[in-house]
Amino acid sequence: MPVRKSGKQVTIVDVATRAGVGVMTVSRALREPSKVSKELRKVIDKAIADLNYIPNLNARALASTRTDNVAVLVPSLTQNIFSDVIRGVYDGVEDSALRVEIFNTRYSSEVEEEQIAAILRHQPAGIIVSGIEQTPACREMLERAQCPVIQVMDMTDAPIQKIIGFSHVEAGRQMTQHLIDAGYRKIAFFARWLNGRSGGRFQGYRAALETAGLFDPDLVDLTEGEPERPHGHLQDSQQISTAAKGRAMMYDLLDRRPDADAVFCNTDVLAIGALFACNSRGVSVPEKMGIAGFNDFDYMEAAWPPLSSVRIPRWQCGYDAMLAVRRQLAGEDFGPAVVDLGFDVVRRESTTR
Amino acid sequence: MPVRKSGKQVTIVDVATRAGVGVMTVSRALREPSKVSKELRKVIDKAIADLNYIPNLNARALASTRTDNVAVLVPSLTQNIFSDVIRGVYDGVEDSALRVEIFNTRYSSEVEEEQIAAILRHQPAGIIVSGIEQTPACREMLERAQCPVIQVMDMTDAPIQKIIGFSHVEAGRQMTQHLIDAGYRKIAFFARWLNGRSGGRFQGYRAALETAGLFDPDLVDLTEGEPERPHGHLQDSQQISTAAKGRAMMYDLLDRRPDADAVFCNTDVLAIGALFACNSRGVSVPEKMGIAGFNDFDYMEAAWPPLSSVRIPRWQCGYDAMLAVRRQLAGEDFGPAVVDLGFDVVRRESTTR
DNA sequence: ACGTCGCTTGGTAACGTTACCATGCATATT
DNA sequence: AATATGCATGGTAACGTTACCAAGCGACGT
Repeated sequence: MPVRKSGKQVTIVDVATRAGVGVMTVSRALREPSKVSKELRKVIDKAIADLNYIPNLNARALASTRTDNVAVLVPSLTQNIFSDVIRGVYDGVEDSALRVEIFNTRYSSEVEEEQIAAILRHQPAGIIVSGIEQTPACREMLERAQCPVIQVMDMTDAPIQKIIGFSHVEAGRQMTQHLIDAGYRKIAFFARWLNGRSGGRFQGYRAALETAGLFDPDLVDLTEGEPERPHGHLQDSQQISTAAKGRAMMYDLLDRRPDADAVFCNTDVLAIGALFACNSRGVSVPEKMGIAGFNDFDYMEAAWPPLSSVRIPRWQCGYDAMLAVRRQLAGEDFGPAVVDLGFDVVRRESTTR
Repeated sequence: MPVRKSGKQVTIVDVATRAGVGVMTVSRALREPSKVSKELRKVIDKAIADLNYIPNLNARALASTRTDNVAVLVPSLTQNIFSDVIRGVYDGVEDSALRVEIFNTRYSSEVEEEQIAAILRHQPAGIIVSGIEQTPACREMLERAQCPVIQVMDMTDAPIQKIIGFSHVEAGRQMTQHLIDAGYRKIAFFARWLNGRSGGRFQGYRAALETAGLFDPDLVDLTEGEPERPHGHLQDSQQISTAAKGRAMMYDLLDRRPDADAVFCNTDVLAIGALFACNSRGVSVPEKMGIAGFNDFDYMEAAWPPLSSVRIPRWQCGYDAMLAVRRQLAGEDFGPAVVDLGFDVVRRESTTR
């Protein structure tokens, strides 16, 4: 089993020697084949194949003072929200020479700071970062960055360079308004914990209810403010929203406040858990209990009854962010600094009575 | 908005000049602070802060002919299976200087090939790759790689260097045997499509039923052999298993084969969809229809009734793989080439009658 | 016949860091 | 007293590539 450094690497010089050409010609044949004559290209390709030459991208990056890596920072990979953003990013990078690098900050500012520092040391072609909650140090690093920086999945007037997203406050407000319009009056709120984005949804929920004179803090279940982070191990799927948690929250609500008639869950998976709790207790949805989620994953429509949710432009955020990176790298205008993609309140049976 | 190359970069030479020391001392202060005297360290740190120096990792990688990047290739990010593997990898990398790079092959061999080639050009510290289905070209590249290569989440006698996983065939067999033991006789199989791993589960299912003399090909619903890949866009969450698909498959089964009494779903999310279908048709689970899934995500236990599934060591695969990489890099023995972590058949109400 | 243009090709100096070896100096060993 | 040892420090040559400029050469216009 080879471990390291088994002799010299095959370099571009070896290829050039074997092909009987200069190194620059090989270099060009690799990157701009159109600038090399057909015959030489053939000879060079053969030499490359014979020697099993692998270009060293570290050397290339050093010599050309840039790389083809676009870094994408997301707070979680176990929540499909950001998986879809990433999918958009990958779809957006196709037919370009760029490469995508995913970084998982795990909802930790310290980790995010370290990662951004490490990314910058690699001279990335672009950076796509989730949300607007960067620490001052992160923000400073990103402002100083010599490459396109796109924020996604949130909204602000003052992006670092450009933001593509939507307003969580407004999304929370509109879904809550839908519940009010549907005739619900004692509307609870379930969340595992609040960060900038989920906190925005809560703000919107609260604002809508206060306007209607219906806000009741006792109906808000945030479990604990911030998730515990047991020694060493950071945020993981056991600590964030789970169906089991949603079920437990609904059991608790049914016990504590039998008068509650609806719940706005901060996440779809909590809503699914709440639905199962109602199923097992024989509480009819939507008659006795309205249930709404957030994200509109595919299982919301498939559930019985189908669950209302807020559809957000996850894929589009990733896709548009990557296109913006590409446009700026190409020297084209990359459009307005603030792009609000909006969202859809999807009304289904679970909130229709 | 800065675009590129705004003047010279701050280099280690600038720092050395400013601190009044040699470049090597700065280099050492950065990587092995213990080998530099306290006083100089202080002066150097100040110079670094003053100049806002950012070490160029591309240059470092070139000079030292290695990097600290461990590449992790997974076929999907929208399926939590691999998210958990990745979480294990991240937990395993803590307290080391290594960095994790995630690559999404999207179930495409061509993409995987390109990515492996690109990864090797960067001289990674290690590679963790999902499954054993690499193309011959991939396999050759990985065998030639000058770094630890760990395969995870499957099983074979002939790993590239080392494999950490479990047997999908055996898992499929045991869950099917559990259904037989529970008294079910007409056991259907739902899958969206079959790859090496899901195909293994199907093999196990078939073997168990054939042994019991119960196999009925008409009860197997594989939708279509391979998912379509519409122009340009690769595999995405809309094409793989979804709850809506599981629901549709169950509706179809109930219509076509009213005598079917159980289903083994290749994925938990299909099982959830099947459950919703039964809910909406008033088919009682587990009495009229047993339902089992695969993966044992948290919502299986939270469902009503709780759904049986196969718990697989997702996190452990990632964690152990990263530890194996670290051990080999440290020059320690990295244990047996084949590590079978096993799995658990989790029996819940949905298959208990 | 002579310059000029466009195209292909190649020599060489960066790029910013680390590996390797050398030096100087204080302390320990004989 | 002479020599060996250990530690902190620094000079310089790689590392493998690309940027920059120069040169060769046929074709074309005057």
